[in-house]
Amino acid sequence: MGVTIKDIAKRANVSIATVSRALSGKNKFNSEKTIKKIQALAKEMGYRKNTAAVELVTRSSKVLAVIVSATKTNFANPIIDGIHEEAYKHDLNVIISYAGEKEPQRQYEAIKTIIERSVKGILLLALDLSESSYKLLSESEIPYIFLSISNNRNIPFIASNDYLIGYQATNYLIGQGHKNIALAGLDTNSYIGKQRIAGYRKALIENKLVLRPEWITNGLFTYDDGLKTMKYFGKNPKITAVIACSDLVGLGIANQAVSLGLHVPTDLSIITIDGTNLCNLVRPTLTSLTQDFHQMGILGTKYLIGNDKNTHYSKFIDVKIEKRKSDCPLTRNNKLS
Amino acid sequence: MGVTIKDIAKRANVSIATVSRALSGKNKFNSEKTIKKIQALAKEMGYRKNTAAVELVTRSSKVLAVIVSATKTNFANPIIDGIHEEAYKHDLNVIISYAGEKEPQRQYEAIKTIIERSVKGILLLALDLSESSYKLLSESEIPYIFLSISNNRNIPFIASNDYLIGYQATNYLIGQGHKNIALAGLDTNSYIGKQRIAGYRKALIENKLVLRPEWITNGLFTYDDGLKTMKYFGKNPKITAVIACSDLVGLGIANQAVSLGLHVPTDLSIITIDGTNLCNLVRPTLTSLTQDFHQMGILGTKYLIGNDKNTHYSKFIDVKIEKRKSDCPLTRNNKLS
DNA sequence: CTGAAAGCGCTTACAG
DNA sequence: CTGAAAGCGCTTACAG
Repeated sequence: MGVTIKDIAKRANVSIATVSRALSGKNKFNSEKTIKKIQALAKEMGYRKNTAAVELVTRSSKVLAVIVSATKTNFANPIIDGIHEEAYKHDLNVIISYAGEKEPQRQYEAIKTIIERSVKGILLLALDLSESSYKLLSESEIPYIFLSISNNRNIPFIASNDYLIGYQATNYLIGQGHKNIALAGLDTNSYIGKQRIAGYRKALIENKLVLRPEWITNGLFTYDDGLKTMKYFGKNPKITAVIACSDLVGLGIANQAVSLGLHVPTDLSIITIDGTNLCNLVRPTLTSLTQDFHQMGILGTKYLIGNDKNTHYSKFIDVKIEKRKSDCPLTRNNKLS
Repeated sequence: MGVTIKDIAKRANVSIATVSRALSGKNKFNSEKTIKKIQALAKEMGYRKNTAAVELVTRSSKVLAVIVSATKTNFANPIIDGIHEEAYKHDLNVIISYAGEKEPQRQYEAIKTIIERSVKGILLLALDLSESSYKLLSESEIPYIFLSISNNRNIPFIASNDYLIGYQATNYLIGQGHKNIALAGLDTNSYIGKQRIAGYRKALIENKLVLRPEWITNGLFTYDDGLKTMKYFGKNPKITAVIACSDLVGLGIANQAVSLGLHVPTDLSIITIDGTNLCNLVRPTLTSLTQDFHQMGILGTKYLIGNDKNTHYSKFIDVKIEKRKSDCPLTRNNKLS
């Protein structure tokens, strides 16, 4: 086996307590000379701390757990980047587990495994937890927070306000003169979906426009949902603008629209929700209602670090509209207006 | 604190040894009745295993560590997916640490932290290790493997053969009739870069074409490198085809080419190296020399699981050309031919 | 089939 | 400033 503090203690002619102190920086009790000697010895002997032992005795660890829905979201990355960035500042490690959003069993296992370690906190990304998984989580006494998905159940989260997202995106297009506005690719049964629809409806009503259920297309925020949506709308869509509920949905719509012979934006304006880097990479670039995913990661991590376990903290993060090239004001040129 | 096996033992009127056995499935020694009783009790009392204690006593753990270069590669995801997929099958957890490729200090720390846990193995993604970091790693006695970057130093890896990549991509374009072929956006000082250049050169020479150093553009495989490359080639490029050393480079080149008024592929053919999903999403879709990143993750994980610590195993994974819409045979239409 | 006991490597009051 | 000792929660020969 490896070198232990016992080995070092023997060589240094001190007790293991002294070695432990010297090596973990609790130096107010040790003489500088001893410390130097021990540290040199540790290095020379190739000592490596046994984290398991430390965790066992201190009953805490320096790791943060992230549970991601296996459903590929292309915004998980900026969130995880934010988490890593903040975790690194505080000398914390990050464990990442995948849990299928639609696999309650795997979800449960993922949480269970995490809980069996004394992690400092748990970040749940884009995850819609089953009742039993949530119970397990909340009974663990480990602080946790949901990222990117809000709720109305007094469960801590950091997310965008999806009601506002629906509302602002719709208003933006209305402001461009559009009246026939679709809402595409969202999971209409999810909390997010319902909130966005509510905001969409509100904006329509305020502007005396009618919500047409057939202009809301159900989906799971995927590229294929975008393609399907546009195939369904067809080459002579009554709609002149669409709110895509993810960048991928927006891209699918744009690509399919072009395939159908439509021009984006003059025939069809698109605004996508999310605003990941993909929007800048494709042509035309996609106007987006941008969420600050990186910030979600940072704030979520900060919350867990400073968490006192009893404060149920939830926060909406501001979104902003980034104008790019996939939308334009409604003109005579639009197919139907 | 939480419930321990001691608490369960007391309630069940058995020894902690029995509880330990019953709970960890070493049941060949226990009576079924006792086992059932203990398991029921554990559940009822909300028992959760203390992983730190288990790791300490068994001197092993169920975690696999992944160290990723912080430099954003868009192929890290399929690799990590592959790792998770395989790890899940074997009931293993995955820790992910970021380490800057150009930050030796952070790299070193990342490895050190990982080594202080008794992880089952270490996967290094797209990482070019400094000498001291590598020393630390190799002295740890923990099995490790490099993914996506090969070497000629007897260090285990799973990667594509970059020499062949350069060779095949060049030959493919030559087969399309191109003679003025650029190689763009690669780190010419890296092992990967050198290998690709060597393959490129070889293909050119075999076809009696001259390698022009000014047609190789240096970079770090980024989108901006693609933009820059194309700005440098200008609107009347002598070259008629380019090998982009990543999908992002290829996309940058394509977008910039279009901005310059060139048509892709008739004015400029592009083949990109990597073949991530991005190639399917953009217009025109990008013909690619596709690497099987997912497979790298799976094979790397398998290797670590079955590893006997002494076998230095390295493997090249097959690549394939996926024809899409960003290239075409050289014709009179090409600006210069 | 089950229990007593040793021990994994470390930290931390406590005593000096 | 330093050491002896207890203990973190578990596993596993060993003995019965």
